This record gives sequence, C-alpha cells and structure tokens, in this order.
Amino acid sequence: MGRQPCCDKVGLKKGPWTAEEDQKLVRFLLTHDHYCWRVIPKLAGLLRCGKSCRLRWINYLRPDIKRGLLSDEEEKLVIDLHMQLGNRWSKIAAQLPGRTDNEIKNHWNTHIKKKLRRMGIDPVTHLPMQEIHPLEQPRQQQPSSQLDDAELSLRLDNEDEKAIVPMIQPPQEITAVPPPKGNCSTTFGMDVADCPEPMCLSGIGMDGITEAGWDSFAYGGLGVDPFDQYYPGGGFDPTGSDAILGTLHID
DNA sequence: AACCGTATCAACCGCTTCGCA
DNA sequence: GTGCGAAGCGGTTGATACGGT
Repeated sequence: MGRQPCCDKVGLKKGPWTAEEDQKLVRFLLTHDHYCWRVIPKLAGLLRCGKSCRLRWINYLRPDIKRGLLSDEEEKLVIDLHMQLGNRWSKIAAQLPGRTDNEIKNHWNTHIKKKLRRMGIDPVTHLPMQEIHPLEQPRQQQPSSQLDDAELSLRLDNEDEKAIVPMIQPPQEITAVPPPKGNCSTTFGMDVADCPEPMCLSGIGMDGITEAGWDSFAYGGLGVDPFDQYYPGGGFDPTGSDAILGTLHID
C-alpha cells in the first residue's frame, strides 16, 4: 500500500551535489531536450532522482540565477507580494527575475520575518501585532499611510531598531511587472501555456537555448556566457566577478 | 583554543496540481 | 468521469558557518 516513491531510491545518492554531478547535469541539459525529469538522471549518468535533478537545476544551475542577498527593492516587493499572495513562493518568485522560490522562502524565514516582527508587524497577516512586548512598545504611533517607501526601507534596514512603529498597509497596487508572454515558465516570468513541448526543463525552454545558444539566452541583458561564470556549489556568477570559483567546460 | 548556541541555506519529503489516456 | 504518472510547490530538516563566551 501507500504511495509509490517518485523514483527508485535504491542506490540513489542524497545530500549535497558535487561539482562533477553539476557538470554532468548541465552538460546533459545543454545537449538534450524533450526528456522528463525522471529519466534525466539515468541518461546523464547521475545517481540521483529526477526530483533532485530538477531542484538542483532550478535553484542553482540555471544560468539566470541571481546570487546574493535580495536588494531593498526586491525585499519590499517580496513583502508586498506576500501580503497579497501569502506563502505562494513560486508566484512571488515569478515576479523577481533570477530569484527562486526556495531562495525567497529562505530569505523570508530568516530575514524578513524577523524584521517585520521587530517592527511589530505580524509576518503572517501583515497587520500590527495585538500584543507587543513592553520592551518592544513603539515610542510613538505613526499612521501607516504616512510611511512612504523610503521610510519603510530605512526601517527594514535597521537591524538594531527595537521600537519601531508597526504598520504596513496593503499597497494601492502591485508594482511588479507582469511576466512577458512568450516561452514557457512561471518561474521565469514566462507563460507555460505557450510552451509547445511536453517538457520545458524547469520551464525555461531548453529548445530555445540549445538552438540559439546560451549567448542569446535571456540573461538580464548582461551579455555574459553563463557557463563561463559557473562555480561549483553555486551555479553561475552573473556578475562575472572574481568570485568565480571554478569553470565548467562544455565540449 | 574550545565549546556552545544561533543563523543560514541547500536539499529532501510529501502533498497537490496538472495533463493525458 | 476516472485513474495514473509526472511536475510543481511549500514545509521541514540537517549540515555547515558564524559569533559569542
């Protein structure tokens, strides 16, 4: 009885990915398409389940991944979107190019939640917390409507602020740019429905990439070959900075 | 220097949704 | 309409890094 596992787990490797595994997966995804995730590890010579491959690709190996902390603007956008969408991390991530749902989820749980709490805002409801600890009582009240973006940003940035007036009101409108129509991804701000293929390799349309080459892959206009910026354990460095730890060579 | 508590984030697990026969 | 398989999603865990004592 019970649910069948997503894949045959006998003999499959778990845990952190090695640079070699990353290389195998990227090499395979670069040169093949139209496969389902379940068969990719076998064909790519990986002792991983398809789910694991998919996750690794989406979260770290995708060439358009942005690394590093979220900017102030991104953070505010996440808060705004969370206010409207709740814990729909993939939907939120769709509005932040280069950011993954996992990354946003982690950032929310480790950074934003605390900041909001310090501000006296319930991170779940985005409303002022009813019971504020005496030490965290605001020194003065200020209607949220008087809080502009600059003020909110300032407060979000102030890690040591202990007595901040709670309040954010739902924004008048979402400032996020709607995803462009075109290829196939929700994660990349593209439209899944437009994807003509049975599998879109996590939704970025590998067809387009392999046919047109990585140079033409939408990459925020950086004009960087992402595979020159590959670094183990972290995918690609979009900045092409000295932080690159290694280079992946694709034959 | 060693220990301990906390923070961070990559990865896994299991449920839900979707597409197809 | 139903059942099944695959993909997607969100919650949770665990390893590691970091900071304080």
